[in-house]
Amino acid sequence: MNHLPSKTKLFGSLHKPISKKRAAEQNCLSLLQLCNSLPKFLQLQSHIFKLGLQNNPLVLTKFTSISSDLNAITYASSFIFSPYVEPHFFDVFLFNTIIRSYAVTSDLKHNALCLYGKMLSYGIWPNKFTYPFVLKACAGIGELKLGHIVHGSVVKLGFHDDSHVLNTMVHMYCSCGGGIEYGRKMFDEMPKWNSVGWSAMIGGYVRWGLSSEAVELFREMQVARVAPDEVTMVCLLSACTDLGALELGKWLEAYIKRENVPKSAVLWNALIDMFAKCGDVDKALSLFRSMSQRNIVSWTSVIDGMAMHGRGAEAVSLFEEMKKDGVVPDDVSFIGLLTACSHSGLVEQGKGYFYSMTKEFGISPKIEHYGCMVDLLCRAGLVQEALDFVQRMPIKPNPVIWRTLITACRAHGELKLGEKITKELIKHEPTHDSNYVLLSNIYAKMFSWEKKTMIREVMVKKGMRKVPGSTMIELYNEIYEFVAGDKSHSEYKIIFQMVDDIGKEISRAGYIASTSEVLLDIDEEDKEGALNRHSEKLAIAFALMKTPPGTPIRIVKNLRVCEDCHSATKFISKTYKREILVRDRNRFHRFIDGICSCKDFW
DNA sequence: TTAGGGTTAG
Repeated sequence: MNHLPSKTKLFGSLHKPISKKRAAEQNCLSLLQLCNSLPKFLQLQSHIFKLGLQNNPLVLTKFTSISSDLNAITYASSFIFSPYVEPHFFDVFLFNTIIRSYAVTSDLKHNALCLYGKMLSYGIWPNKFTYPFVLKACAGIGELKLGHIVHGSVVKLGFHDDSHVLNTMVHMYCSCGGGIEYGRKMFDEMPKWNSVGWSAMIGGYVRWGLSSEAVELFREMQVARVAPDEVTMVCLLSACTDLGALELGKWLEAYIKRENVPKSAVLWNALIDMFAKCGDVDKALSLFRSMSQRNIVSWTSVIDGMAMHGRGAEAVSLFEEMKKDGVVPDDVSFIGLLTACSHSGLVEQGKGYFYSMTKEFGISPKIEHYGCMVDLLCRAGLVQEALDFVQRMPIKPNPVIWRTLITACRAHGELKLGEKITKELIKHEPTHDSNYVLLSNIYAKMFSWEKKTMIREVMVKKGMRKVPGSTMIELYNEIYEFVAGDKSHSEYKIIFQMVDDIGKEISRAGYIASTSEVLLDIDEEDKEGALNRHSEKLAIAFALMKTPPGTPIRIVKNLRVCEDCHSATKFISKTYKREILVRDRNRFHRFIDGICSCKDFW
């Protein structure tokens, strides 16, 4: 029978002089504590050998755990699995540590799973600490099959009643394509210990654009009387951002204040982004100004907000201020900055910044940055220069870039060129519906109705459909969604009547329908009818019906706003004396008294 | 000595 050592013995051991080996180990551990890059690791490696500690599990574990340097992690694990280290020194803690390093490092998630496999092959059993890391790695990879396999192991080893494991499992399923249903099933069946599981599920909905479901689940969370925390708030703010639900966002802000939810940088950033993308960019700016610890995400969010609102000059000056503040721009912040230049027609400045990326900051432009440049040139009408730029690009242009060019060709009358590029694109990407829509729109502009019909037939034959345009509007704490020609609303007849009345009213003020945007080859009057059922017109009509005169109207469109709706909204803002704020897929349009903030440049 | 959910772009 084992006996615990007596108190005297314990005290005795405390007073024993520390052994030489132990002292060397302690020394090595404290040196490792200061180690945060590969060169330092390499220095220490020889030290480890000199002291004969290359097989010491404590030292090995520390060796892998303290650096976030990608090279160091790779190096450390290759050292551990080299012939210098005897495998019988490996233990579960060591594996957990390496798996953790890989699981939290983007691009190395697969290595985490390889290590998990290796661990099993060494006959070392995972413990309850292993699975959150492994599941995190699965979430990062996003393959549902893999998730199911790991889920099986969790059950087999009996860790399926552990709160950390189950919460991460919900997160894992919600991160895998096609896994959200499994995530919800798991969430419904497990005990709800605290806000973590709720946040994982709410966050999962937001990740897949199911923001209404996220808000709905939050209401259930309130009924279940589980207090949301900072992370829940961040997820919900993200949902508001997606839905353009400013009122709900304001409610969350008030809740955060009232309940003293700790305001971390992440939460502040989510608030800034929400206000900017829900239309109140000035509020976003004032929040940003009152922040004490701004990071690159805060700056990027506010710069991007300015860009979306067409306030390019302010975005540029914020970028300069950021640099002065000592915050080094990253590739994401350059996307915001270049978008700002593009949407405000700052061509020369945009070019300068693009070249400064490599020269000043050593950032190699990615395909998105090249995309911004093509957009910048195209919006300014410099179609030929854009084409030259694309042909000289050091990386292969992607279809997004070609589509930007095609849209520009159509907008600036280069129809033949547009047709040529689109045909080429369709050869390479024959299943992408928007290529056919672009070609069809070019034919509409050319009045080539026969060719247009042909394209439509090809689309029908291939089973393609144009992504339906939809518009959301938040009124009196409810979110309404309209799609083109929507008859699902209980008051659709009155709404349609209202749209027709508006059409007559604005026609008297000089509005002429721009019918070339209509996809279908139908006669002029019907084309006007089809345009009149566009989702944004339905939403605006609904808002005019439901809100008192003078109330500003805010709507969110899922696609780029069409030329005709843009023109009609200008007339509506003047005729009905309403400020109308439209967020489309790319930016904001603020219509006041017949003028849009985008200066017809979008 | 080891654990869970979160912010910018695309």
